[in-house]
Amino acid sequence: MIIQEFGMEGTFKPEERQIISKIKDLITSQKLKPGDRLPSERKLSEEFGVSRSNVREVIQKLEFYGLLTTLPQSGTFVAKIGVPALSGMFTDLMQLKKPDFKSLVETRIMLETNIVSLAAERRTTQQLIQIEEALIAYQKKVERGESAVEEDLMFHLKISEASGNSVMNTLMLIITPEIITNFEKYHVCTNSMTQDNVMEHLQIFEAIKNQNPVAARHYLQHHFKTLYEYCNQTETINNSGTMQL
Amino acid sequence: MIIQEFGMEGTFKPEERQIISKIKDLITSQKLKPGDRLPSERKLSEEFGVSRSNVREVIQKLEFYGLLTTLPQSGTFVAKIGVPALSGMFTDLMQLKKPDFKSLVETRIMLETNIVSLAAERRTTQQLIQIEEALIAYQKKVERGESAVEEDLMFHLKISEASGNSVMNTLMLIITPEIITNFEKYHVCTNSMTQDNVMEHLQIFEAIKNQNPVAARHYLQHHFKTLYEYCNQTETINNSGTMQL
DNA sequence: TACGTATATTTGGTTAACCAATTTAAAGAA
DNA sequence: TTCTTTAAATTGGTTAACCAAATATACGTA
Repeated sequence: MIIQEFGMEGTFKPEERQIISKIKDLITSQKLKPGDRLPSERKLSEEFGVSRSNVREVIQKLEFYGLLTTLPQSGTFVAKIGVPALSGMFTDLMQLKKPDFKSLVETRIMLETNIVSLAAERRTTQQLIQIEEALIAYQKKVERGESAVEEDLMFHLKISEASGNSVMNTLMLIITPEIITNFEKYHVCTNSMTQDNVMEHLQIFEAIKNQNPVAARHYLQHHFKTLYEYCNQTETINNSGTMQL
Repeated sequence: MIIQEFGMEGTFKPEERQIISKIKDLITSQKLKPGDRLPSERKLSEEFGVSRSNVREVIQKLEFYGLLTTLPQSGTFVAKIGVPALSGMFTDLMQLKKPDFKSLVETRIMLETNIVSLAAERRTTQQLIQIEEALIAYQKKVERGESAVEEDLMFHLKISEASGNSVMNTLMLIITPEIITNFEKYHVCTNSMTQDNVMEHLQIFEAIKNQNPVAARHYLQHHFKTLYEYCNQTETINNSGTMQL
């Protein structure tokens, strides 16, 4: 039985890294300039000594990172970005590794701190209703003494939608599953059932309702304070400073 | 000649949305529970009336968002997340749209504000050297009067690496190409050649060198102030509040 | 020569057959 | 029955052939 790993599968397998590296070489050696069309998938697979499906897979992933774009029946093109930046981004991409718990939590707090502030300013009436519905569903679960990790999360995701910032919303979606997985691994989810937690959610909701971004930001940071301290404790090697909340 | 579109290709084509929707239906109808194995790619392609390669493509993308995981020669599995959260995330994913310029800039400022603060606290000596090298390369280009958008960007990416937060670094990589593309589209890049800009970079560097996170944060926000005001002007419909810097 | 048209080639996308690892089921031994 | 062994079926991954659209080339006409 092999253990399943979920979340943020933006990292690359060794053979993929090899292909990426060779594409990068084509660019750094000036054989391929920004905006140019790559050699065909067939030629690349032959030249690199890998299957065409592997090449297609890598191209698809590099498309996600905005470094390539493919036009059907026409070709795949290099982004119109200068060579130094392209080269740097290729290098950084190949170095991507599975995220550590502390980085995840830090990023979530940063994201949500800003999201909740924006949501307080911009939320529509309908979005406020959706947030309230999520809050009520959460409250009911906790009152029954049942696990409410999901409902807890949905409350936060509804706020994210109300932030009016599509990019932050996307980034939240990217890191959320990984967060949940780590929560379960480290058994962080226990406190999501407490009455304290319900009260904190209520405070955040009220701030958003009253369109008070400063209060919203404040209550959210209080909400995450315990979590952040916990994740700093569990870090085996905590040689670095803590984030400014 | 078809116009190429680069950056943040996390959105889905209509036929992909359809497949995602049907997978979501399997989950919401309880035919597929968290942790379960999906029907085989062949069965899904037959059942959905689409090609197997389309199914594989969608599975790969859902893997990136952490909702599925596939084990070779074994099967693809649903993330062990509760049904409400799964359902919500599937819905949110299908609604993803190309990001607007204002959201991109807001997110970049938020990300870099925190990144620069963390970098000031955590940067190693070697990372500081890399940042300085990027800064010098940028200065020289500007002195020669040449375009230095790339070098400008590399300076920021090196700081991102020094933040010690792998997730924020990844998110920076995801949004950077889209930012560049939009910069060129809206001709924002002109001010990256000014002496003022060089001075601002220098101030940020000094703060990181002196391990002063508060100063680093302050100088970066000043650095981005002009940009943020510009992007608020260009928004055709600016019915929403501005972000708190 | 210059330009429009027709033809041939190349492209990414699709399909179907095949592969090796895995899983499941059956069979056998205790 | 219970556990081990073995064989059949299923799985995602790979390969190769094929498709239609886009491109490049050659040709013909002005």
